[in-house]
Amino acid sequence: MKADKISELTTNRLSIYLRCLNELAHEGRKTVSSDRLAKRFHLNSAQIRKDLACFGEFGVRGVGYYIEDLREQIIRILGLDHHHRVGIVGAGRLGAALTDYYGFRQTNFEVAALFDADPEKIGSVVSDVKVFDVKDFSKVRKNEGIDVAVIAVPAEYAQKVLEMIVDAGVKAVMNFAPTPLLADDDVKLKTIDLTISLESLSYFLARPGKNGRE
Amino acid sequence: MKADKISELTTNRLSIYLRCLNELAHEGRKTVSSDRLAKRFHLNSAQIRKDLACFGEFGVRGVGYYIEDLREQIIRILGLDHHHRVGIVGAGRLGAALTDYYGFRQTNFEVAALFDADPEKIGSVVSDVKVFDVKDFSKVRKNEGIDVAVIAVPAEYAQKVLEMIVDAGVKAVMNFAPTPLLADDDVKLKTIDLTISLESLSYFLARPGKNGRE
DNA sequence: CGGAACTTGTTACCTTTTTCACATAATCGG
DNA sequence: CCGATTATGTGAAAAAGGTAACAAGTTCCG
Ligand SMILES: NC(=O)c1ccc[n+]([C@@H]2O[C@H](COP(=O)([O-])OP(=O)(O)OC[C@H]3O[C@@H](n4cnc5c(N)ncnc54)[C@H](O)[C@@H]3O)[C@@H](O)[C@H]2O)c1
Ligand SMILES: NC(=O)c1ccc[n+]([C@@H]2O[C@H](COP(=O)([O-])OP(=O)(O)OC[C@H]3O[C@@H](n4cnc5c(N)ncnc54)[C@H](O)[C@@H]3O)[C@@H](O)[C@H]2O)c1
Repeated sequence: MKADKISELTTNRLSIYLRCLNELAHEGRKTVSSDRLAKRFHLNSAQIRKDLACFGEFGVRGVGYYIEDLREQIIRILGLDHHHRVGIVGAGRLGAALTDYYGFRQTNFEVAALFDADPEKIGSVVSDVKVFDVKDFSKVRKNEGIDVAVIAVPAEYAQKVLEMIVDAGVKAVMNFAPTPLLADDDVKLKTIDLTISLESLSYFLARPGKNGRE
Repeated sequence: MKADKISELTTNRLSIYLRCLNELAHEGRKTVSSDRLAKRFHLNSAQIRKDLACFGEFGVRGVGYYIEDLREQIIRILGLDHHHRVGIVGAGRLGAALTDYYGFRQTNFEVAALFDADPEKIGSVVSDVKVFDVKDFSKVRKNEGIDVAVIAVPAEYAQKVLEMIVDAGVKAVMNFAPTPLLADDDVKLKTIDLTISLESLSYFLARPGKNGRE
């Protein structure tokens, strides 16, 4: 059916399907039906089929999906076959943890540079990655071919840092500062706001019983 | 109107409203209308009113909301007036970053203990917090009054760790391992899955133009 | 005191997302 | 080769979520 407007909920689920398929492939299975996939991983089979249908017809009626083939298709759809270079702004505790995060490499992302404003940190090396002066962001970005930025600075500086990043031409940004940021529509900005998650947990603790599955 | 089934989307937004109100209170304002709040922070005024209406009538027609009063109401609704003690399982890089995360204290959460399986880490101290043997989780939990757990171990151990945590009686868990976990309905489990966010960014980078605001 | 100016709480409407149901197509055993 | 079986892709129904519109209540000011 090849839909042209793809919801982020759909791409999030593709990411999940990919993980499930990796597990099945690892077990040596060759094919899987949407129903088996759903039962095994607690998903909905209709939703799996519908999500996939947005991008083409990958299954075979009466058989299901060829696991290896579908894995490759999803990897291609999610762009995981392209390499990306990441610049992390804020070489603090979170920046350091992220620099060494295996999930980046797994997803074909590579941390190319860290940036900080603190003179004591500039010039140091964290997990083999050099810390640059944030003032040189634009220059370093060009030299290093950085196409993804991560914001890991205190919330009050986050908006300014974002504007600098966008001015330097980066179009994809992941923000960990607990504050909503504003960017142009042609910039993909993803905020991971731990405060919201924490306060949501707190709500549940105050009102047990009224759960609501994620 | 006092709805009884509250969506997580609503509690997430309450958290955002609280931040906005904090900012306004800081500026010395006394009242605010849903319309002003919406314009200033890029929200929708009808949604603000509807979210609040789930919990009672907090506004005054013709006036708006008394900022200090509404702040206290939201703090109460989200349970942020209760203190919580957090146990972090996995004293690695992420665990260390989280131990020192200011956002916990701000939200009335306190990191009481770290847990690890690595003998070299057990007994050490990270940001004034002691690292215990994960085998002693249940005992330490009782001594320290831990009521919230954080999972920061590699994905392959996450489900086992969750089961141990739940067996020890903890009812609220935040999981950072990039894998969906299964728990009983009476346990609130919140997974922050960075891999999904990353792969969603990757999708955008592969298909610029088809953005989709968060 | 009375009408203009506001602003809430709520209902009705619209959009998005999920689930259901089934026609359609491939496989397999005999 | 055919009927039984399996499982996809999709349109229709249901559920959830978001937006708009407005009646009802409050304040302000002459
Ligand atoms: N620590 C965590 O576990 C954690 C978790 C989730 C979110 N966060 C958020 O991530 C951000 C960073 O947290 P952290 O704990 O690493 O803090 P941190 O204080 O350890 O590190 C912040 C770093 O940013 C640098 N910095 C400040 N202003 C800067 C600027 N304008 N340009 C470049 N660098 C600048 C500082 O010099 C410092 O090195 C905060 O917004 C925090 O709320 C932290
Ligand atoms: N590093 C990051 O920035 C980051 C970001 C998001 C998510 N994560 C996820 O968080 C988890 C931890 O990441 P990390 O980078 O801190 O890894 P890490 O290797 O630095 O730390 C993992 C720690 O868990 C301990 N551990 C292993 N098995 C255990 C068990 N059964 N019980 C108790 N402790 C155990 C290890 O000894 C180690 O100290 C991983 O699942 C990772 O995918 C990490």
